[in-house]
Amino acid sequence: MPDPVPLPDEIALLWGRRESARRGPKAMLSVDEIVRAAVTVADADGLAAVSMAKVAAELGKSTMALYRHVRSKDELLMLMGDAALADPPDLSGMDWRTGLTTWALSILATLHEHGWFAQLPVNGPPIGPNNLAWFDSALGALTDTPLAELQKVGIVQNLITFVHGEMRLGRDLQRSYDRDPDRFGPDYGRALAELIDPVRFPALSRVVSSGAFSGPEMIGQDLEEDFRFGLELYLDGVEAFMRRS
Amino acid sequence: MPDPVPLPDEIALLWGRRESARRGPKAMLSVDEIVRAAVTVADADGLAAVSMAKVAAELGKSTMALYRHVRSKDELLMLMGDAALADPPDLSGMDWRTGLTTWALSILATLHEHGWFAQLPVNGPPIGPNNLAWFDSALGALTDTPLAELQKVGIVQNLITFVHGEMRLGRDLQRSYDRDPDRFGPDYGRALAELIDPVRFPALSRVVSSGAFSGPEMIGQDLEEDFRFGLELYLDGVEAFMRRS
DNA sequence: CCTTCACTGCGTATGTCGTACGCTAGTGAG
DNA sequence: CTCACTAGCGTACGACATACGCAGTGAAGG
Repeated sequence: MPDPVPLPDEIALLWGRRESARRGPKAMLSVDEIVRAAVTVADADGLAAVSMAKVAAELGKSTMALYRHVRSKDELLMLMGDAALADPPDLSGMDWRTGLTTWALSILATLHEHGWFAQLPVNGPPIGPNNLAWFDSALGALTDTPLAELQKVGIVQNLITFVHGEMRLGRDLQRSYDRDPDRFGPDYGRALAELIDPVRFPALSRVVSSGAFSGPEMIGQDLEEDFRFGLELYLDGVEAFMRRS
Repeated sequence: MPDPVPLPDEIALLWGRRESARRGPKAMLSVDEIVRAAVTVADADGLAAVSMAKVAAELGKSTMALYRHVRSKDELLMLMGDAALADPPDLSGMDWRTGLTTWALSILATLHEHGWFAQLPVNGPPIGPNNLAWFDSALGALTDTPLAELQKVGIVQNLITFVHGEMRLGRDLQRSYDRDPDRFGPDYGRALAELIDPVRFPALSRVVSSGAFSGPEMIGQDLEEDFRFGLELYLDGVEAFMRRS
């Protein structure tokens, strides 16, 4: 029998394998409960509202009690990042393209319920069980293609990159729109139009005067449509690449 | 003569058009200086180290002096976001594909010098002069193509989405690698390999056992190469779309 | 059974943060 | 000259993360 897994303890925590205590009083708190409470707070009031005090209050415990189960707030945020990802969709039976499309839209939908996800600090490669499950799911969609394993990884990783960009821009824009729709109103657009000097910004000016920017059409469903458009373009590229191979 | 631009004052600030005072002592501080100092602090010690106190200390002034020029820290962060973007590259004379590739790599290079950019909160559509200059630059690369203006916007916006994803994942990974290379070392990989159950993660397991994940090859130049690969795929898709039109 | 002591939960304290408020002193319009 | 207005700043407050140490609990070892 080999050594019993010298897991870096951060990973052990992520996978629920931190050794539990053998002595002392029964724990009234668990890491799972804490993470769930933190997610609840974040869903309700945003990531900025997640403080150790608020999370503890949500559980009816004192602030410092959390530190027995979680080494720091950063660690809690890391756990939240994995917990936000529910199970990936079942892609079996789909061709690779339908599979990846379904996958991308699913992860966006999942993260739409946890709008704070995009604001989590990235402190290392995603390594939690749910994260890996999603990664596996996307790779699985490419199983029956003639690509080399390394190429599959590259293609999926770029897809993830694209999705993260969408989260950062699209979702955050959506949130700021909900908070203050005036920023997207006609007053704003008109004020902006005066700033866009046709000499300094020729191409942009052409777009604006063509009427493409007159209203809040960069928001809401148009945003998802835009994402689908980009996704299609990317997958067209992947398809061409596969034919070339 | 029409009304003299009722600019939302946040935008006025961004464009350096906040009306200056007519009475009172000469200002010893300017918005520009403050933003420059904040960027200096962020470049040196990261975005988390940017506090009003530190920025003021950098300028040899007291904390509260900053608030005469900047309404809040959020406003300062917004200004930093625009200031981080230097001038876009000159793409004239390039075909659209070379132009967009140059553009994407340039913006990544620019933001590499300001690694904190990806962590700035997104509070609205990018609207600062430098931001618009980059947007205009990318649109300009598509001038001589047969696309409709709205399609150009969509293509550029998706490219921006992709670049933002790269910033979030790639650059932050790079940073965390620099801080703690052990997290990418062989110990880590071996520990991870034990967690990847072939039944639960079939596709991922296949990749790992094919040796694609043995080392820190997702980092550094391989990361940029990966980005280029994804960019090529996307642009292939754009090219096909243009032929179809 | 009793002792031991690792462990949980929590109260207190420290240092940092953003920023509201009001003061002082300098300035230019009247 | 006057004085409304302004820049910079000192103080204060509430929120935050978290180090530290204490008190009580209950399984392990005798």
